[in-house]
Amino acid sequence: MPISKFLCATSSAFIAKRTRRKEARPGELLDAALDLFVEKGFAATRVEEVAARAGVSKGTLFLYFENKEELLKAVVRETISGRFKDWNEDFEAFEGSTADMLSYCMNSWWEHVGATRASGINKLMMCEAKNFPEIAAFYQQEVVRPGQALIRRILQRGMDRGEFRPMDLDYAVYSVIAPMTFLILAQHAGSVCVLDDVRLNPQKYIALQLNTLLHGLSYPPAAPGQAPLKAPPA
Amino acid sequence: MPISKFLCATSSAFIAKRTRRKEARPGELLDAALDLFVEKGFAATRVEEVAARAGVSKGTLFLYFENKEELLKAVVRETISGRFKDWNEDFEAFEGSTADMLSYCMNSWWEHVGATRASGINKLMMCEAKNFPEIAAFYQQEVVRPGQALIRRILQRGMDRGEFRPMDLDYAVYSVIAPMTFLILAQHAGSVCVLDDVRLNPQKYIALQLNTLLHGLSYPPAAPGQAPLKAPPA
Amino acid sequence: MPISKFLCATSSAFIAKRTRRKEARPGELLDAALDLFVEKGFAATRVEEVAARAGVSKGTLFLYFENKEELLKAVVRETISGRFKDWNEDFEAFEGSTADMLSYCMNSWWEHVGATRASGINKLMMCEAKNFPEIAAFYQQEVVRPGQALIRRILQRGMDRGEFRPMDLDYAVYSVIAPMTFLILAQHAGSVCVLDDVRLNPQKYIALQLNTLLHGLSYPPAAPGQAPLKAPPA
Amino acid sequence: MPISKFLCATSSAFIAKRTRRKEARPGELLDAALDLFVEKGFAATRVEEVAARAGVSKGTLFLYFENKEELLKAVVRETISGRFKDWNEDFEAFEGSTADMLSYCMNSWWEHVGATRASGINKLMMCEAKNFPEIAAFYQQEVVRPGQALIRRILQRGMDRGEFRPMDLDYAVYSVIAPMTFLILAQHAGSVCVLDDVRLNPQKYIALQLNTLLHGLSYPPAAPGQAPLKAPPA
DNA sequence: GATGAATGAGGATTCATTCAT
DNA sequence: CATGAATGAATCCTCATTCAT
Repeated sequence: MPISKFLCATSSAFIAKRTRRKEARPGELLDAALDLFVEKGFAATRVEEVAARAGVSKGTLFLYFENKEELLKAVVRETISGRFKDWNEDFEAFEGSTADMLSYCMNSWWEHVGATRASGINKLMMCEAKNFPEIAAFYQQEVVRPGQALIRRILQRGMDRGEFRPMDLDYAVYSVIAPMTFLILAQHAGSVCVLDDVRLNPQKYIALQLNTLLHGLSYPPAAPGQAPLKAPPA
Repeated sequence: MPISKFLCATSSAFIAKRTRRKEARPGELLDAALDLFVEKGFAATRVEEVAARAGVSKGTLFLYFENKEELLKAVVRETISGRFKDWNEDFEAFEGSTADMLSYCMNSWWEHVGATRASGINKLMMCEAKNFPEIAAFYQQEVVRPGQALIRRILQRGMDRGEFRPMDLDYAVYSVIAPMTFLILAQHAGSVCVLDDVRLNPQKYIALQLNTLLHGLSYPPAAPGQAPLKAPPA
Repeated sequence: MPISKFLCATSSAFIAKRTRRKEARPGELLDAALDLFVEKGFAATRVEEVAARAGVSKGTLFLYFENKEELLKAVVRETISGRFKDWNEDFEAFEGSTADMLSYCMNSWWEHVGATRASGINKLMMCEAKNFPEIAAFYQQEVVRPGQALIRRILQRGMDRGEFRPMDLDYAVYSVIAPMTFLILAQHAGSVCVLDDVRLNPQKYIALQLNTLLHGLSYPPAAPGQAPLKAPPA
Repeated sequence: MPISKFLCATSSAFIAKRTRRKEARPGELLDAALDLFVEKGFAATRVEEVAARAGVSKGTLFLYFENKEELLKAVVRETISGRFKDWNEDFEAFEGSTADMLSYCMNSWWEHVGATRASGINKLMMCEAKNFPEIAAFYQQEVVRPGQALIRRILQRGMDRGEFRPMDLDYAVYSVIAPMTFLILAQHAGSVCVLDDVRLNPQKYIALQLNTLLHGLSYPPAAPGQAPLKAPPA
């Protein structure tokens, strides 16, 4: 499916006009569809809107996608595919503390997923999972499962190297996933997650969540015969 | 435990001012609507389905709600109203460690919100926020803001009493909110959040998240002149 | 399916207006659909036209028929069903010559089928057979097969009683069917079958076809030792 | 046999006045269109299908035919034109009995029309007559009228020569036309005309219909003072 | 109040037709 | 000439909403 290669073509690149159109169409339509599906939901998005945003007519959309649902599938498929393949390899070679590794992971995720339009897919899938179980299953296979696997490997490494306490990985993964998921929702659901009067800085958010994640909110218990680290109550 | 009475407050109890008899019907409609809106989204839910699930005819629904959007507003309004007003007071009197307080808060939330149909509202709002900004604003005012305020007070208490490290509350609240939000999504979006082959136990999830939240993943640094607590690498 | 009982209700009977509507709807729609499908063909008929001719709106049609194709099926089913059941019995008791029987059969057919709107079904089926094989199969089972069976019984009776020459019934049936089929087509396809300047009288047509069918175009051969019946060439 | 050359006349031979090269294409399109119009009806046939079957692109079709309706007109015009002009002359010279002449006529028709793709035109016209009255009128002028004229001349010859009984030609023509029309319909509407479990042999069909047509189903009446020809009832 | 038949605006989809290449 | 991408009017069908009973 040659569609993927056009996905990156942003609308900012204007070439000939007609020469380029045929080849760019599917990508432009997928871009438009992703935006609108994320913004308004699948059912509330009209195909004509998608077409209009991609700068084509209603009929053109159906030249490339059999129907609205196939368009959704294509959006998910194209936005997702092949994301984790190289990412895993990226972590094979990592040297340094596992805390750094986790930090690198979260920041890199933000850069390559969270801050891009791909982040919308996560929100979209959460909203539409019940309506499109097959797509949700595909998403689990392609994104959730490899994502969790990657995080488990990092946490396992931390335990293996004596950096992290022992933990139940089935649950611990969510300590990493939940804040990232929330960050995406904060972007896409806005005022339902964060207060309108406090702007959230993603980098700072990630740094602080990571810090809490690693060291906890509480002061560590005092070692025997030591004065506690914690400050005395005011 | 006075919290429960507000959390369980069904819509019939809330609008008790009017005739109780004819208000039984709207309650059933709101219940049905909440379930379906959460399951399928607002646009994909047909009012006829809502009516059918409530055991009445399509026409009857419009006797109580001007239109579909008003039904949504009513669902949100009735399901959340008055939740947090008194919850705050509940915590005024709390004695004991702030860690216990946080634990009590999260478990109580689970019992009275997370595990009930009310939990769907959160998911619903996240999905529909963009389409219904006024409702989202209302939700922020009624739920997000008091919820965050409550959590901030707890965290502040921890700092004040020397139990918690200093922290930026604007960001720290999300360390508590994110895992709870994720738990709700895991319930309602299923396979998009959690693996189909690993069943999540909510109580265990909360306990483990809380533990990590309080103490972090890492071993605490060794006090000077002390052997580190952490286990030696295998 | 109670539809059939309304089928006979012609639009000439106007009662209450709203009281009667609900019950009469399907019948009126089937009437309108039959007319239009016969006149314009299935594909060229718009459901809105059907609805309009039945005096209702587009949406109402879909209250009674799942979609356009189901409407067609219903038209065929309702117009056809149970036509041959009693007809067969009608012929059990017949006394008199088989020629008379055939005459009675053809004239009765004209009266009860050919001259009624039911005749359109035949034309409709011929045009749409290829597009709707299942309906065509149903039609064959319900109309063609019992119709042929009836005619075969008559012809067989003629042979059994020594009135008719021996014949191959598999082919002889068409000597009866073809002229009747043609009469229907002449009605519905007009100028493609008959000349615009010659009006065809159905009764006369049937009488003359029957006469030729029974006695042939030719003069019978002269009995030995007899002068031939045929007239000498002019 | 000079008849055949007119009946086989493909469209390329007919419009030989223009350049033969570029007219090869329209011929293929007309062939494809005829097949599809007959099979599915005019409205249900997509021009793209026609083009595809002719091995050209959709656009090419519109190079040769202004629109879909003009294509239909051309199909009818090209397939039938000039058929009967010379057929009539062919029969001028015929010597032999009129029964033989009729037999020759029907068999020749089968060979050159009924058994060819041209036969579909009849079915097509019957289905679409109401939607395209001008084309139907053209068809009447070009096919129905000369066809009937030919048959009338044959029947008239039979009467003139004392072979056939006196008859009303306005009706008698249909004794010849109806079985032929039915044969075409049996080909094109299949199960709506003939039973699926009885295969019809066209030659046999024509022979038997002709026999019945000439001599009738009944035994001829006994000449006075003669034993009747008919067999005694069993 | 309650019903459910009826409505018709709205949205998905098709397909004849155009036109730049 | 030929193509096939693009168009948008036309059509099927849905569903929120109305309203007579």
